[in-house]
Amino acid sequence: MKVLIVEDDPLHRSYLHEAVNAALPECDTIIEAENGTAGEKLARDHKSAHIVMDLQMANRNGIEAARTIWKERPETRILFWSNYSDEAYVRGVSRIVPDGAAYGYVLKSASDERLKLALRSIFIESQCVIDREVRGLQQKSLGQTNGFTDSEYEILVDIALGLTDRAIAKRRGLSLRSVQNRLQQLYDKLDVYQAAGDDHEDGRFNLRARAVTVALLRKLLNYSALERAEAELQEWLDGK
Amino acid sequence: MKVLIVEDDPLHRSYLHEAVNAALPECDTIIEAENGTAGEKLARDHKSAHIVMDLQMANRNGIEAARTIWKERPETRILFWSNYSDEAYVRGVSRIVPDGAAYGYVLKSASDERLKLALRSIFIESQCVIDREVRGLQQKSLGQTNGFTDSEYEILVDIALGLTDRAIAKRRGLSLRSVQNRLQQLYDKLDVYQAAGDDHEDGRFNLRARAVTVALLRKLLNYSALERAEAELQEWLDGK
DNA sequence: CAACAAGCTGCGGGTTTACGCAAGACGGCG
DNA sequence: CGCCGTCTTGCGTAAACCCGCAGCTTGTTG
Repeated sequence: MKVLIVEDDPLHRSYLHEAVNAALPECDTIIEAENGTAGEKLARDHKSAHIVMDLQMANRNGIEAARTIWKERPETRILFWSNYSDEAYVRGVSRIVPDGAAYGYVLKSASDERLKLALRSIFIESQCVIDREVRGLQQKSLGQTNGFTDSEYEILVDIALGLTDRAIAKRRGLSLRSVQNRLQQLYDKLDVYQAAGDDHEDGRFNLRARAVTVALLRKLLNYSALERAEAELQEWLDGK
Repeated sequence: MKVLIVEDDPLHRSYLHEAVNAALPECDTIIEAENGTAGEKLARDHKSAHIVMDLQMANRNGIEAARTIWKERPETRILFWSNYSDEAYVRGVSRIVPDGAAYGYVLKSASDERLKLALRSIFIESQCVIDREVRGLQQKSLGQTNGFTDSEYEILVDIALGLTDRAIAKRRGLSLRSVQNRLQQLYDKLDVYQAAGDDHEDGRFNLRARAVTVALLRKLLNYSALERAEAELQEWLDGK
């Protein structure tokens, strides 16, 4: 059995190395990559079916890498080992995991024990292991209670990218007014109206810009999500 | 000699512990904190004059912590040890370092040697040690070439927070038109006009929102900077 | 099938943005 | 002192944005 580790931080990488050795005696080879690009290449070359990787990496982040790896080989088992449980990451991962694939999401703050257990569950038992905290977010994000619809999330991304209403309408195949409807819905859910009725005109916000910041502060968006969205946008722009 | 380590990642913390031990035989006590708040408290209680800390921490980030520590005791020597050299961080640090204070900024990607050298230089020789890469940014940011003026940066933050032109004018004591002037200047420097003249009205951007994203993508802003700015904003709002 | 909720769309209008134009204000500098 | 560049401000306009109102299309449910 072969395990591929994709992680940028050398200390974390060697920690993972040890953890894999300790948890999986049946593992005879460990290979390592220090960024997403290298990870993809190694995964392809070694046809590796067992990967543990970080989400936040400078060169090419874990979500991107996982997406292409899974595209080529959906049965690959991937354990994401991340510092954060931002809704943006959770949503990003959920979006790309193939049907029935075994994967895991464990926070770096978890104990050694937990990590090792997750390694065995996923790689040996083909069972999904999602950190409790992450699962909470997932539920919230899928169920509609206090969570965001896909269409709301979509429009959030669009304004975050800086598109005009018209551009969004064109991109998503909607009318101008519908786009604006969704925006209102979004503003509502993000509760961006704060401090509006204060006096008369004192501290009014620019809703559009405010929404983006609030989303960032709430970790609904993060750098990596923006980066991905920007890439998709450029693609769309090129394809006219 | 006593050294305080403030760092949230346990692996990095113990690595630092070892590095300090190896580099500074004259150090007899090492204390550790795992977030900014605890770091501030320990610094105060122990009157520690030698600190090495991370910038990105969940609870209270390094810049906040450093600011209050330096406020109480400007002669404290602080070595920032960070994963990133985002312009937002560099600018944030530059903004708070007291006149003539000895401090350092070393990236986590630096070699053991470099870290140890920096520890000695700062704590023993009271000499500033700034990572080459970081220094580059500093220069660019201070010199005006391709860099951003303080007033440009200021307005960038204001629109990122989602303030209206009017609100910004009130906050900064300017006329509406001046605010808009600065915005134009900002849009110019960020080069937000891309894809405007394309066909006729195809892919136009909402400049205000686009500017924020471009700034984020270029690391001119980051989560921590937004967080700080938001706190300042709330303060201002409360003080009517 | 009727009834109802949810989403899309057009119309209309009040506000905010983006920005050209031009008249001061201030600070160097020869 | 007069010239010049930078910064500020007011006026005015076209576009974009926010949003209430109301007519339509769907899918759901009793």
